[in-house]
Amino acid sequence: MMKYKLLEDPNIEKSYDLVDKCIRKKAVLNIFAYCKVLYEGRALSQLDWGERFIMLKPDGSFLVHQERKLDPVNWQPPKSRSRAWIKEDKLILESYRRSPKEKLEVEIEKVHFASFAVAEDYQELELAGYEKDMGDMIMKHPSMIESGFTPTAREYSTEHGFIDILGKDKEGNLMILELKCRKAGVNAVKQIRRYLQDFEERDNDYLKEIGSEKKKIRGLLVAPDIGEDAKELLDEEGIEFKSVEAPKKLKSDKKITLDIF
Amino acid sequence: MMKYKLLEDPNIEKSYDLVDKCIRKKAVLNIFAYCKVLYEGRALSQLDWGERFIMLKPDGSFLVHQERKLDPVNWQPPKSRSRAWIKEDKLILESYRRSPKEKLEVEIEKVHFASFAVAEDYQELELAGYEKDMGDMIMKHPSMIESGFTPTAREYSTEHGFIDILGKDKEGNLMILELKCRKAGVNAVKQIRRYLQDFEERDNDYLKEIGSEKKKIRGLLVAPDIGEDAKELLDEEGIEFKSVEAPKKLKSDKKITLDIF
DNA sequence: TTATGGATATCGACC
DNA sequence: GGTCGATGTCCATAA
Repeated sequence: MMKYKLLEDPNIEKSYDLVDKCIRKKAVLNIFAYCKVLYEGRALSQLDWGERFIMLKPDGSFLVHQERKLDPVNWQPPKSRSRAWIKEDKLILESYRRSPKEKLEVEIEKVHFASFAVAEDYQELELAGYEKDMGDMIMKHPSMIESGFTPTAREYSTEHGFIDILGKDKEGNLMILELKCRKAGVNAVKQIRRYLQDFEERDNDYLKEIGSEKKKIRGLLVAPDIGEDAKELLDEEGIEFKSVEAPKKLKSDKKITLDIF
Repeated sequence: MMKYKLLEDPNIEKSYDLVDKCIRKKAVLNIFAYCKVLYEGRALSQLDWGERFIMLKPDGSFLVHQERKLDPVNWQPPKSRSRAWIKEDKLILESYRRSPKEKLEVEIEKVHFASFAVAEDYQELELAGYEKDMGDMIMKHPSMIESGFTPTAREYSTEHGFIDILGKDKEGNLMILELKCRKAGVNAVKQIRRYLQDFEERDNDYLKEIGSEKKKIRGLLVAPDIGEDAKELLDEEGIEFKSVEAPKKLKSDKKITLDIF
């Protein structure tokens, strides 16, 4: 089976043939073209004539990139349905999505180059260093928080959201931990403050559940760093802070030798 | 000046020359290659050998796309600094960011095809149908909320955030409006509940300011639709709901003829 | 299918 | 440079 095919300066008909083949053969289409883009769905948008990079993936993902920005200027998510046709000597690409109802239409006047490609790729990204990893690490090694700390619940539901980790210190005081995998802002502190209110005002069920005598309730923000404003509010509210980095370790043993900054 | 250049099945040195030229000339680089990707920064990731699509933009944006998904599997945002070199017969692409400190490294063993392109594009996206448009519309035509409604402030600051629109109904009762440009969830209702608490408990300054006699305070959620759970909570809390679509109209007079679904 | 919350979120506005 | 909020957020996960 053909892995790829390149077209340079193709006419509209040749371009259409390639696009059609990409859609039928589940290949990735890449086009550099002079085009105009319309979108209607959750919002409405228009991008007037100009040269852009278009990518259409076999899962239905559709991207239109301009020369700047990381994000595509227009797009459709996976599972969108693509069609193509020629209308008045222009190549039309359409991507349609059922729910929510959305449509993207690209009108192409000139294709500078286009490619058909089938990628052999059996790998998935391995990623480490986010909030879940941090929670895993703390549940596994609670003493890193402080000597005698014992987690009792994870993702504990309250009226104002989920508490990342609940636990007791060595004195038996209830501890409410809020985790942030990067620098914590003032919102993280407010979050803890709400949880504290929940427990202090009305939430005594859990205290009984864990046999707590309700000696004290400690709020603890766990993050690699904390912002200036957040620090102030934290001190005001008597909430504590513990500096912890999210663990940046991949599951596999493969060595990463990139840390020579 | 050259608009574009295409290479098919280039060797590593030819590939390097093209990449280098793209970086120097501020062109867009597109590559289809067999590669491996490492990332270290806010998190840590590794993507083992496979065929992917790489795009490098003149603003420093760096994207690595697999065959599936809308989002790139690895990336760097604009203003990242790119470099390239050959090492042990492999082409290395590196993208470095200062703050936060982040590095992306792509090791390329085989380039199937690559392109250099300079896009002529003087257009910006026109977009309509989001929250700001909705606010504009309501401030301009307050009666669409209800007969006699008078907005008195926009983006009114409270301890728990900004109230989208404050106003009075024809009886002089204070109204708190929360706008959502799409289906409102339970969080939108909770948001209003917090604002209501702010006013009922301690925020009398504004009431004096607008000369309100504090007859009643009405919370009103304005959105095109509302979720099941949100509806329940809303009824419980005595908050009201008004169905309003965000205005989908572009500023320019250009006609959009896409609405023939 | 819908609801919920995290993300290497990105991006723009404001300070 | 930060801080904050919106996004056509996307995305995985759970219900």
